[in-house]
Amino acid sequence: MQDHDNLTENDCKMTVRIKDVALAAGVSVATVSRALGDGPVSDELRKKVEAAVAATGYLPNLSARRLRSQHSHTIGLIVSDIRNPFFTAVSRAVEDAAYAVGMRVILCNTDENPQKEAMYLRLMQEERVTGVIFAPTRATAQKLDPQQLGFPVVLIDRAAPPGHADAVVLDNAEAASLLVEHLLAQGYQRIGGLFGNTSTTGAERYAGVLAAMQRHGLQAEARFIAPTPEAAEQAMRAWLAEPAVPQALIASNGLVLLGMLRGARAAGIAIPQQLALAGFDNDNWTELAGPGLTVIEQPVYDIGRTAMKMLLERLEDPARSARKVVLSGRLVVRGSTSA
Amino acid sequence: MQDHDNLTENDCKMTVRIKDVALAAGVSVATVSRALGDGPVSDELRKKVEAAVAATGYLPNLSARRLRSQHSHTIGLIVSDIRNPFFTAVSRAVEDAAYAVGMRVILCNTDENPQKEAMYLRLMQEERVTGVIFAPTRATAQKLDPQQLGFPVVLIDRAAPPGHADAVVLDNAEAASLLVEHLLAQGYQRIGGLFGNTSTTGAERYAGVLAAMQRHGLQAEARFIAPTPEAAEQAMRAWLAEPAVPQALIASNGLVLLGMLRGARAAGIAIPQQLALAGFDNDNWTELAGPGLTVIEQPVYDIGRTAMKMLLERLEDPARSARKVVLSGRLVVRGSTSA
DNA sequence: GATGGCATTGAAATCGATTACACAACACCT
DNA sequence: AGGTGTTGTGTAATCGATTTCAATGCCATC
Repeated sequence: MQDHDNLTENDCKMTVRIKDVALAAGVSVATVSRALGDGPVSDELRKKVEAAVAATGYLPNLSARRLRSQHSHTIGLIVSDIRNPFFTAVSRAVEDAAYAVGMRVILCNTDENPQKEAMYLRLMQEERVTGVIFAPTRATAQKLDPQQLGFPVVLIDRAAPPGHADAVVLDNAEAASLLVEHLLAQGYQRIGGLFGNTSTTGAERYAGVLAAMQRHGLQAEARFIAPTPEAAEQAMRAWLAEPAVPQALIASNGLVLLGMLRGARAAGIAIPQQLALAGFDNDNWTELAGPGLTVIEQPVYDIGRTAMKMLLERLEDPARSARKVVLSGRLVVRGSTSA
Repeated sequence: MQDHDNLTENDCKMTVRIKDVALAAGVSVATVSRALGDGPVSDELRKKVEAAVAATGYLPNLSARRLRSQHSHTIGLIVSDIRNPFFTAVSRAVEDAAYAVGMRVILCNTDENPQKEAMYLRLMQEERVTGVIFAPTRATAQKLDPQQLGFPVVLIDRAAPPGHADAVVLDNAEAASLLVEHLLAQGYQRIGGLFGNTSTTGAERYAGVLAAMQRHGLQAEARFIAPTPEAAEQAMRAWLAEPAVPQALIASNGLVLLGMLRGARAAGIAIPQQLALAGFDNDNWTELAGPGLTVIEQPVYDIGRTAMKMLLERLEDPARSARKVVLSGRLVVRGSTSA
């Protein structure tokens, strides 16, 4: 209840409120609010307000602004693990695009854990976020209902059942086909791979491999694992210890590829002499490891930027039907697949 | 939830406010608030409130909560670029620790740009964040005054003038010394390196190299560049085209090391036969590139976790004097430095 | 000179929560 | 029996902004 007449110095200790700016400028709080926003204010008063803001060192309280205006100017980015270089790159693109339109980004790591996914989705609701960009596990993608959540969702990397939500994905079948055709052209016939078992992505890439092989009357041997370097390395070691190993192996993403290469090294297998190796994600290291690894390069930055663009478009027109943007991967041929 | 009647009735379109919960439970809003928090509420009413929360599908509005309680439960993490694997790993640790104590993280990329740093620091003030973990450029570290900002700051990777702010850093001189001693033990005498020119880290690592060399009566040749793979590759190519190239080169961080390796490859230089190469940051790929790269491994996850811990301690005791936690790097010897 | 826009402005309501304060009910002391 | 806490509860104030609504002054028009 006590008045604070100490306008002596700027930020002694009290935080400056809009009321203080109004007092200093000799106008009403409404006018200050309008001058700071885009309301109709005369040039004269606008100048006064700007001077008062500078003099008092006023910084708006975003919580108050959000509460009253009902605009959080915040989006959520929910991925499995930011340390996956794919998501790292995507996140950078999303944040660039978000900050460019005055939005903040809340980043969440789910570790492919449906419980964490549910928890973070609820958090997003409590934050009253403007929208969410989300790479869900298969389990969550299935039961996801954007209508129920209260904010638009754009899926990345992994898609939901058609028509349910906007999505930006790679043409996984096409990309897998590119890889397989390349391997076949190099003379490899017996082809297999390790695929992630938590997302739809692993399944789609396997399906692409299978389809391409079948077009040539061949079969593919696939194994499904947790999409981590550790699981991939272990599976690779086990596989390489068996009698009949394929001539060429495919990794369903960058982390799996990393683990597979480690496993091959540990087993003393020479690449490509004893085994050809290829995979997804043109991470920095794939160019430099061994003879260079043949990979499918995803337009990572583009995926993030496009996801953000779709989110903004969805906000403009909430009613339009769900869209799926399918981007193409690029085959980068390196030494790991030269017979 | 198989109760269709309730579903259609309840969360049709209106957002549920605490007032609605109070109405549904037949208690006052204060009691609802206390039941959700840790206030004194009888078991009977607490049960009623919980039932009403479940029935109405109430989700608290965090903006309102933050405004009133004056606790944002949010911390800022300001780094140069999340795509730098060092910061990626740190960010994951920070977020794990933050969410574990019920705090959210706002991530900002500054691209080593002092203007962006200033902009994001102001944003943090407007968000009324609880605290900030910050990897500043040298320019900003110099003029940083945590008192003025209004929230505690913990610096990572790079330190400010002593006593100004809490910090978690690597013992750069010790680590650089480890590298140099190792190279000398391998018989290399003419040693040089590429160091980042924006942070104090590059300078400290150079100083460490210089000091170690001087202890053996030797000199070191250093060049300072923008800490990006592109700049490093270009500088490397230029250097390798000159007549007298050192026998061993050191990179001041993982990105620079990546660029240097690319430059060496482009110039057709064999490692370690024609040139030894070593650096900082035990990124995934360093183990797999060429003969394996000798590096200083930083305790990346530990750095992030410690930074968060220091921030929480500082919040408990704002008055205590600034602390600097110095962690040690570990030398990982690989093929790139075997003479 | 009265009337009707139009552009500004301020007072007050409002966003949705937490919390200070008052008060009732009840056990525990002298 | 009469203070004295202690607990649990409701009412109302409050956080700091935006936004509604009414009022003002000014100018052109009739």
